[in-house]
Amino acid sequence: MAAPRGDGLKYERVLNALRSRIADGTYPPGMMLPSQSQLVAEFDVSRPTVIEALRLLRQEGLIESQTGRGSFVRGKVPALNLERAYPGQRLLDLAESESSAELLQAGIIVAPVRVTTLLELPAGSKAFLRQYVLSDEDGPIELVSAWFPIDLVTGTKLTSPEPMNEGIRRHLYGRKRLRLDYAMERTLARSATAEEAHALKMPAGAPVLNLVVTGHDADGKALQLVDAVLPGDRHELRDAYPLT
Amino acid sequence: MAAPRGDGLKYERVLNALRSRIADGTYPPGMMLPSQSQLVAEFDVSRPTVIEALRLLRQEGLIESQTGRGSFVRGKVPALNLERAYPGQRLLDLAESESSAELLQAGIIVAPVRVTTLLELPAGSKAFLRQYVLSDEDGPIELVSAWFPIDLVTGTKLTSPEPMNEGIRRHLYGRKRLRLDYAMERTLARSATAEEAHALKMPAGAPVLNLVVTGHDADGKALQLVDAVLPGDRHELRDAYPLT
DNA sequence: GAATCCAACTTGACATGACAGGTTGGGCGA
DNA sequence: TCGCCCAACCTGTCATGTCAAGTTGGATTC
Repeated sequence: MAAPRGDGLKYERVLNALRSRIADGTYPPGMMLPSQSQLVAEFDVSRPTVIEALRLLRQEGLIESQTGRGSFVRGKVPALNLERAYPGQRLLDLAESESSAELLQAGIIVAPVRVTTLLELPAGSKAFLRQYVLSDEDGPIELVSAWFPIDLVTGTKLTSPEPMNEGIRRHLYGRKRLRLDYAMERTLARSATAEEAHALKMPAGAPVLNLVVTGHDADGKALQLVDAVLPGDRHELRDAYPLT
Repeated sequence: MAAPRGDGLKYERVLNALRSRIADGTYPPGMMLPSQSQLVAEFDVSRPTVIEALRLLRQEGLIESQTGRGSFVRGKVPALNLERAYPGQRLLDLAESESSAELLQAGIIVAPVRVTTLLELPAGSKAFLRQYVLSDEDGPIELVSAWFPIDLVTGTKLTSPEPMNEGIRRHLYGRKRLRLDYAMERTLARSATAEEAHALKMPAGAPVLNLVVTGHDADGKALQLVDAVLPGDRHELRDAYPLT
């Protein structure tokens, strides 16, 4: 009688029930969950369904299972890691709508070497740059430069100086059927250049956290590069994850 | 007749076969994999077994599946992401055996504020510090400071100045049944202190990448803190991952 | 020619049943 | 009392079968 109800999947019902019991302390850390057969009886589902729910809980890091013993509640990871914090993913998808972004420039200029290298363009060639500053109430916090090979952006809205209301990823796919397949992220520390210091209202030469993310299609060709500069004294990247 | 052969699990046989076909280009990016029923026929296994193999391939980011259409090979993520690159995990497990680590100090000293804060100790209290420098052929590349609350290390080998030949995690568990449950990782950029600059043979005030990782037990109590300082001009952290 | 419908695939979700192998605790014998 | 063995559980793996729902391409109809 597979799924009489339109959506509500059975393994999701079990998953949500167990997840909330873990969250509200009904099953405290270290406690053994009811065995698979007990869960089968309680939720009136089959064992594969229970196993699927447990697998997902394990994947989320909420429980761990030991053959022959049972499944046990793990400690609570401070929620940060719900969907995995890839800072670069946000950058690739960046829609200016978010927070208060100020567009600094949008146009075709000669790209620096590190950009042409990573985008696999001839040294000294031009590329399209869209650059903004994100701010919070205390001032600028992030300088983001999104670089694209020129042939990619002709005929798209990216060249217009107006803020875009849809993500770059979706826009590129809609216009040119270009689909990002994977991302490569680099994190490094360096001193701010004079321009960066000016844009971020910080002293020149101060340490900055620099994220460089490239987006590639399925063939490995680099389609875009996003460079984010964060003042070192105002930002730290955080991530929490279960240990195995 | 589940598993006639001792180890060789069936879904692993299918998984490895498909994975190597994807790796060697037999199934190039974008190509549809054989359907589940074709795989059932080819490998002489049941459909759940095939589904399990496909699920793992999907989890590795090698394929993606669309209901009603099939499973398709994705672009090749440059191998970096095999087991997910958490730089902090390596730090928590740090055994000095790796590469050429030089122990700078091992003893109980007054901990700086950032350490007592993150370890949830009273400000100004002492903690145990084990500090080393990692080098490659070009010189020092990483300054690692591992901090522990004092009551955790009494009676363990950590206090001895000799290099340890087993990971810290395993050692702590063997001696005190202390088990790390999750890690919290912070990445920031700052200027090197005078001591750091000296230890890493770099100019004082130069930008460094600073990883601060705390290891917590299931109750959320911080059991250790590892602080790694990487010269900004000699290091970048890399990570590659599939986009959804 | 164009829109529609449908048969044939495909993946996804479940149920049922079975066996292997690890874990544990209690009973039994030395 | 101590050590050993075994029955009872538990998870992991796998087979077989069923139904739902999305996709596609060809035949049918207008």
